[in-house]
Amino acid sequence: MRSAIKFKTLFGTLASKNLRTYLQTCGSLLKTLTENRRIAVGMALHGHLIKIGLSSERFIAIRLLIMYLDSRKSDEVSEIVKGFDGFDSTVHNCLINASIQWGNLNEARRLFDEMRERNEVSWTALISGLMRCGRVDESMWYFERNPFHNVVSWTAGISGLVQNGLNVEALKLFLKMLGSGVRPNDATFTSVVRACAGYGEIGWGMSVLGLIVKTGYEHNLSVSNSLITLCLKMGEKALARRVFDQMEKRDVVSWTAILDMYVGAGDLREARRIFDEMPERNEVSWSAMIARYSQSGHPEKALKLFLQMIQSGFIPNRSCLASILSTLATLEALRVGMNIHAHVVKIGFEKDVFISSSLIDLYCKCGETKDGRTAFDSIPEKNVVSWNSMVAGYCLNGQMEEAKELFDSIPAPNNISWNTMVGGYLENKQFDKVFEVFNEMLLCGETPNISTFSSVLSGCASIASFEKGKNLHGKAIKHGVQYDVFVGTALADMYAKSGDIESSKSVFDRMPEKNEISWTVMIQGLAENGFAAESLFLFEEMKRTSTVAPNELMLSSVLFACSHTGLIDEGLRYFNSMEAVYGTKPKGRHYTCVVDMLSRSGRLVEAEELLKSMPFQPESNAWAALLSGCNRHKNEEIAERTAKKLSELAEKNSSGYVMLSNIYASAGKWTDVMEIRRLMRDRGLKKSGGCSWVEVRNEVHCFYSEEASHCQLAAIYDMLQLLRVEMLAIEE
DNA sequence: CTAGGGTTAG
Repeated sequence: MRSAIKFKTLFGTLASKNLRTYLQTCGSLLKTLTENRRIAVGMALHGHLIKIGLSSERFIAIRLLIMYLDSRKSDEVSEIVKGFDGFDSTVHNCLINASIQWGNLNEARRLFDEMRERNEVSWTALISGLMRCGRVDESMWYFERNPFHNVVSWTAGISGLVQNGLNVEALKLFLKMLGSGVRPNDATFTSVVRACAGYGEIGWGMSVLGLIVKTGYEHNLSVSNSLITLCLKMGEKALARRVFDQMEKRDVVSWTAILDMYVGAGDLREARRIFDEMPERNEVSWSAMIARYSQSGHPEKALKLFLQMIQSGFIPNRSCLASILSTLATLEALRVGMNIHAHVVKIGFEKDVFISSSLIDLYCKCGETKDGRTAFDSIPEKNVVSWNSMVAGYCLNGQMEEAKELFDSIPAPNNISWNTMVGGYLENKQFDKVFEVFNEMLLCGETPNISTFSSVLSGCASIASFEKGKNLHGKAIKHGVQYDVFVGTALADMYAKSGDIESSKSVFDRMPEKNEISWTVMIQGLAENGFAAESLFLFEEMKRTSTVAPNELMLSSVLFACSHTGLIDEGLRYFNSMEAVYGTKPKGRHYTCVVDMLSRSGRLVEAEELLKSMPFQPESNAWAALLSGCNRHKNEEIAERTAKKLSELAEKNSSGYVMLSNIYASAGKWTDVMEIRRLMRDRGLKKSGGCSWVEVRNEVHCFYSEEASHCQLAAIYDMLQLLRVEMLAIEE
């Protein structure tokens, strides 16, 4: 927006200013337009410059060349290139840079090789360009053959290594540079400090700091900025703040760095305060704040800030677009997301891996896997994140075959890829596949992490697989993650579901950090394993000692525990205070628990009253609980009404029929039982089958009550028969 | 040649 205004005033000032100033203004305007991808405006300016005969001024022509190279307008590029009187090294260098940026390495080399005179800029362009593309070895090959060993090329090598995460190599190169007698400058120190921060070794940082002070660079803006990051990486927040406070001049980078410090500590309020107070903001500062809101679970705030940013006239760059698309994915805001997508296509960013991965995520989270796949297929150079996003998208929508097929074709899966598959099978309740993929993962030599363990252990909990669970516990100990919140919770759940409440409790007690799920799992585990008093005690302890708020599931367990220990009045007290104290309206299952509790103890009238007073349809289980209470406490009158109610409900699902038939059976009313079975047959209802299983040598064998499904069923029955005969023989 | 911000799993 600003550049457009600048552009308009430019025409007016032509006459009044001298030519040199005018050209410089045009040049810097072209630069701004290129950076902000306002190519249409740039082309208009180009047309104007042709008209007034200034377009072939060298300085302008190079700016135009860079603009057209950047926007890949090849016709315009060749037009400009023709205008040059042969290729001088500057033009060559521009072309080399562009070729590298487009990933056309051969072209870059060809250009480099055909040059008559390679100056230091050409060498540095190739070295840093190759580094930017991650081709470290090739870059170093040129680095070693570079005849111009000046600060700039040394710094290009060092910073390139840092950008590729090779911090130690960067530091080694820095030492070599010092040895060769070349003096480092501010740019060198900035990169070296970043290398120290990445290396995480405090000693290096301090030595470099000493050198910086000695050479008098400690008040340089860039160096100070990188020092702030170094302090933050080493966990020295106070020191970072001191460096910031002592700076003579601060820029957006300094402010953004210190902003990120507060955000990183989880103090979004202080971060926001700093953000609001920053004397200068640019699109990066906005992006930082937006990204952090999004990552910290405040997507609405992120979106609001994004809108404010646009209104303030800032143009979102790649990072910001990637963040906001991810935010919209979280919010499942398909409409807005599609608008942004259109914008992204318009400015030619749709091939950016960060943006396209977010787009995949957006479409998949909104249930549109086909559109997600289209976004995926249109990425020319996919990275592992692109693949993972698509696989995760399929998992999310239950398309596990597609997910597995795509997963198998990932060129270099990382542990997130594996974890996505493991988690996907878990979410879709294909537990056998959870273990299958997990084993495959181990065979491939991939190291399981916290996420892996928590998923696989949840799988064990779901099928109550004690053997596998214990085995995994061992592995978790080996990896030192057994008391992590996620892993610990999954372990406690697995042990509780397998009936080993001792082990469950011992893991739980040792977890330093417990979240809502951890407490829920343990309270539930105790209640369901018959440790009602302990369950209630733990619930009270949680309220006393933690910040976790009681949830519906915990209250179900609490009521269940009360019901099973006969603490009727206690249970009623919990139940009646659910809304007022715990802020949750009782759901069907809570009513069922209370009805069951009252019925068991013979308070049948109260139970029936409660059922009648419910604001919504009770679960059929609740009627069944009452009926079974009537049976036990011999109340024919209520029993009759309840049975009637239950058979009405039974019209809709089979469980009512089954319960009713069981109750009649236990009362010996066989004609009624047969009548119900007949009704079920007539309506085509089937009892959902029971299932039990045993684990033998790490394999789970299932047995269903209705169908003969096991492949060795005949052999198993033979063996049973044999055992029975032997047992009878012993008895005799 | 340089510092701050970006995507995926749990």
